[in-house]
Amino acid sequence: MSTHAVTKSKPSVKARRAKAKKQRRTKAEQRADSSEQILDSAEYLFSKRGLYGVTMRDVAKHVGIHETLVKYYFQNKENLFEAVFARRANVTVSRRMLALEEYERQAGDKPTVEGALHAFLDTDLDLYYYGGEGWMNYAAFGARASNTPEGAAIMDILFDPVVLKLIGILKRALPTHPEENIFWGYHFVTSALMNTLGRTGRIDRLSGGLCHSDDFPAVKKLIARFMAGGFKAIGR
Amino acid sequence: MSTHAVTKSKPSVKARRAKAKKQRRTKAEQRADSSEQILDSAEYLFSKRGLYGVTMRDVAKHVGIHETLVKYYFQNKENLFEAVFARRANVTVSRRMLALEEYERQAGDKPTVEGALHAFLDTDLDLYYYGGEGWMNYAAFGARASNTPEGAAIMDILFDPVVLKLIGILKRALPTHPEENIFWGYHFVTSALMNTLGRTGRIDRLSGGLCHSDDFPAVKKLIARFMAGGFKAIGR
DNA sequence: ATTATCTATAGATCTATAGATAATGC
DNA sequence: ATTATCTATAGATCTATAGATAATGC
Repeated sequence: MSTHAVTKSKPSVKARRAKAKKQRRTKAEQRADSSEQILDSAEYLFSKRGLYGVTMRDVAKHVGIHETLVKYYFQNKENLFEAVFARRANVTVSRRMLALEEYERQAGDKPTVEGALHAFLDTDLDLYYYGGEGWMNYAAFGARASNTPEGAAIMDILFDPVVLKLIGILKRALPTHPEENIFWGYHFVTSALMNTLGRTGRIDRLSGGLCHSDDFPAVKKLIARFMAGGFKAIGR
Repeated sequence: MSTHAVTKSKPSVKARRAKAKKQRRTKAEQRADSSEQILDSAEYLFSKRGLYGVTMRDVAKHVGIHETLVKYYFQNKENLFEAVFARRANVTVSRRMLALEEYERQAGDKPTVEGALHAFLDTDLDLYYYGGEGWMNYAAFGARASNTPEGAAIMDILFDPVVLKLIGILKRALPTHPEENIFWGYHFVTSALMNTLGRTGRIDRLSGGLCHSDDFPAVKKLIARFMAGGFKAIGR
């Protein structure tokens, strides 16, 4: 801006960018690519600092693109937040839905709480744990959002189908349980799942290093069994 | 500022303030009072929008004092946040500590998981539910903070003593359980408690109005029993 | 011709600081 | 004399918008 020397250095930046990114991509590809990169960075940043702790500018910087592009693609921050939430929601919902349906078929008219919970919980824990860094970020993102008013409202829309499917099976597995108890039981289950996905490190410090926040396999070994035991204990 | 008419109206504001607030208070009283009011408003606002969703100015406006006073009393936002956390922490910790000690005495050498959990959980739920609006706000404040890195780190410092006390009793009640399982069990317990304290309204909508987020008595009737059933199920 | 990306800039908001005013404290 | 409260203001940061530039698309 100040000297023409600076101005002259610009082409090289653009050349780099062209070499690194373009290589004969269609506009549709470019758009998809930029959009995904923005979502990846937003997911990561929101997982660390929540909706209000991240600015559009933060996201742009993290991606390495110009500030105004984030707005160009997502209009405003709430929109971006919802887009992050929605992007992976279908995958987890349909995976769990399939697992529950598969379990129903296999269990016939004798579904158990533990069986249903294994299908519901293990499937999800595996997805996050073995799905790569992005999925791990999404887990923390969702967990952090889950106990905020804004986040919970979005979860209603995105996750209710699979949750109601689970609850349907639980009701058949526990026909004499009061209905409220089943809902409260689910409330305890999802609390444990969400707090696990959050990986705050608190359990690591509390246990003196015996347990690790990011050891989802360890949680997977216990959570369905634990929760099934819980449901068993609240029959009236 | 612009006309002297505006300037002249000032005394009446001050007169109102003087009438409403002062009435012969010492400076120490004034300081304590302002400080408490700021903490009350910050607690409420942080519970709704988290650390990053609230500005010092928001807090000042909510209290109805001048913007700079919040900084005058608490220096910066992180400090204010920690002060909110700390203000009520001792009350809940010492109440639960007493309840656990009382339970230990009464149970002698045969403590049960459910007994310990009743002491730990019911005591706290009662405090929030019957302690008035401020305590209910604190509950939501702590819940929201609990699955963030910043919040979890503060909870380590404030709540570890009573948590470790509980875990000590659980270990004695479950001498053959692997130690990790007890820590993971506690992780599930605190998840359920925190998510309950958050009162996001999700369970209300999910259950079609059958359950209510702010119905802590309903949770109290189930949570200790549920969790005790869970511990029982993860003996190996 | 359309659209992905960038430049420049205005306005709003937030934090931080220096210093004034008006109480309480001895 | 000390301190609670307020005034005024500077600088940083964030959002929002208009419009330029440089690609891809027919």
